[in-house]
Amino acid sequence: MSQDGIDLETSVGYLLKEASSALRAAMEAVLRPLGMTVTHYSCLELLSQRPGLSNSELARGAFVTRQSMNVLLQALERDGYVTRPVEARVGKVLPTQLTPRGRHSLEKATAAVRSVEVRMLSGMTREEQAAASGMLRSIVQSLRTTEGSEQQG
Amino acid sequence: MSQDGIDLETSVGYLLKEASSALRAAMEAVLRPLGMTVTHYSCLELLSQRPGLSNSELARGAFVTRQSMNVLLQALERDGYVTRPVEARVGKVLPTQLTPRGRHSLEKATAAVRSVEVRMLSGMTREEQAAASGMLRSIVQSLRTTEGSEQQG
DNA sequence: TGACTCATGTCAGAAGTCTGACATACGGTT
DNA sequence: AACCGTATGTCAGACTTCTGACATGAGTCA
Repeated sequence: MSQDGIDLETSVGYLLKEASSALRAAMEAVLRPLGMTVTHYSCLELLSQRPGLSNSELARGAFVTRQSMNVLLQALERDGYVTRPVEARVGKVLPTQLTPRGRHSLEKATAAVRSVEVRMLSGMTREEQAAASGMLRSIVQSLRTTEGSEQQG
Repeated sequence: MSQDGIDLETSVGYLLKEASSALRAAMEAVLRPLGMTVTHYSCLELLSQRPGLSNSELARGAFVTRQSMNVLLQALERDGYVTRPVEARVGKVLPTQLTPRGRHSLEKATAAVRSVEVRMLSGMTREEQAAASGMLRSIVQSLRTTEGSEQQG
């Protein structure tokens, strides 16, 4: 019991959560004046870079369930930010597109979010940023391996 | 429009969210069989390492609002995992303590979470882990600076 | 062709978290 | 002492996200 708990001050997991929480809070702060949430923005940004993504693909990209993304997409469609075909051309997949209004709304949000990212990286050199990316990728990779397979049986 | 959006594949912010999401999912997977959520566990772990924390302090430590933590604490108190004095000795602060039952429940959870953290760090050397900690701390520091002060006016 | 598996879109209900608001208590200032 | 800004605990309502469930369609295999 010398090391009974996970030392929160040193734990990479805790620091990861702290950093992610700080980033989310900062994004919320700059997106709120634009009437946009983080998931809302993530969805639009994904559609901007990869037009035609389906509901499920957007959900995976924004790290929410497809049910949650569905709720959001219906609201975005209702408000005219995105469009989806009424019927699927193949299977059940409904490719989503950004409307001009959605694109316009995204512009300001992207600028705001970029300012946050710039601030976040302000104290790091290019090399450190590259190292950070590699490290985060490594973490994702490690966690994906045998993900829950021991528990899910 | 050559760099109109934030390239999600390269963005440190996106990778940070992805890593944090993967960590959370992995933690949820191992905590679910124990009937425990991540916030639930965080609260207990915080109390184990720093007995007597108040509701607001626990909220900050678990990265939720004090209202959310209050809801959780009431449930934990009702179920006998923690105790709080009925009246504050000084101010309104109610120092929270882990009960034996809470401590016992935490033991299994800590082991489960530690296995996740071990898996997360499996591909990294000690030096890389230290570098990761430093980098995450740097990010938190940068984001805290002038946090929302431009927007909150 | 038929059965099976997998992925998708969607609905409904439950759970967690958030914002807004209020009363209370401390600390420093006047 | 009186005031003011800050922090805390708490209640209430709303929002977001989740889990559970169902039907549909593609792909595989016998």
